[in-house]
Amino acid sequence: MSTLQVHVRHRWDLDPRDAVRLQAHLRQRVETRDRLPEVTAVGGVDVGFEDEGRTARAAVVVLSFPSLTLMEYAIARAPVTFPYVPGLLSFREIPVVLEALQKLRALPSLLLCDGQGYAHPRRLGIASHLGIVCDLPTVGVAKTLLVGRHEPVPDIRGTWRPLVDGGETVGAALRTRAGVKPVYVSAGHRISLETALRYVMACVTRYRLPETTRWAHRLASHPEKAAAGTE
DNA sequence: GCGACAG
DNA sequence: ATCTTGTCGC
Repeated sequence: MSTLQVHVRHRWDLDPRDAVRLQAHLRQRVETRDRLPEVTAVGGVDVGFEDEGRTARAAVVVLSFPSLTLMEYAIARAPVTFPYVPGLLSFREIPVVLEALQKLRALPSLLLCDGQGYAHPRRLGIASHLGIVCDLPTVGVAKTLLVGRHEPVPDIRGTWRPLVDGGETVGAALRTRAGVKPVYVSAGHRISLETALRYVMACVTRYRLPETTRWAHRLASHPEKAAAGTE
């Protein structure tokens, strides 16, 4: 079906040193202002591994918004060609994600990614990188911190505190649910932090992670088992 | 030099 | 990320 258009094409088989250089170049294209259509569908992306880490498996889901009903999903597998290096996650995971995205009948209005967006050493986490490559609005939702510090977040659902790095607010620690650790939200591409926070909360029901991430995670780590609860 | 370090 | 059962607490 491929409704996917790759707007920025570049090689992925780089060594860590060149990857860092490319990030410094691509970061200039990150848009932190709102430039998104009416959101009628939200997507979720996640990547899992098999074969002792030799094969990457990407799962992309599309949920209706704001009802959050599963509309469609796609899974893709590809050999792993880049090592896990903090700060260079996108070079390891985006290639397979692109393959999964091409299988969708229709792309979502907004994509929530597993990992950081702007809250990155060079301000180009996987969410931002993917957003630039596909020219799609994206948001970064990470379970743990990569960079930045923040004040304690009140244990009240929906509250957040700015994530500051190098004297700049790069994201937010958001309490999606009382009693659990906060998640780290940052702008990916074509969206502001404030708007990103609104959409993340709109995708959260009774768990710590947004439904998009939960669906994608299940499909990426237990494909057949998760697919069962789809029909 | 030392510690930190998304998934 | 991944290997894995029970267990503590609301």
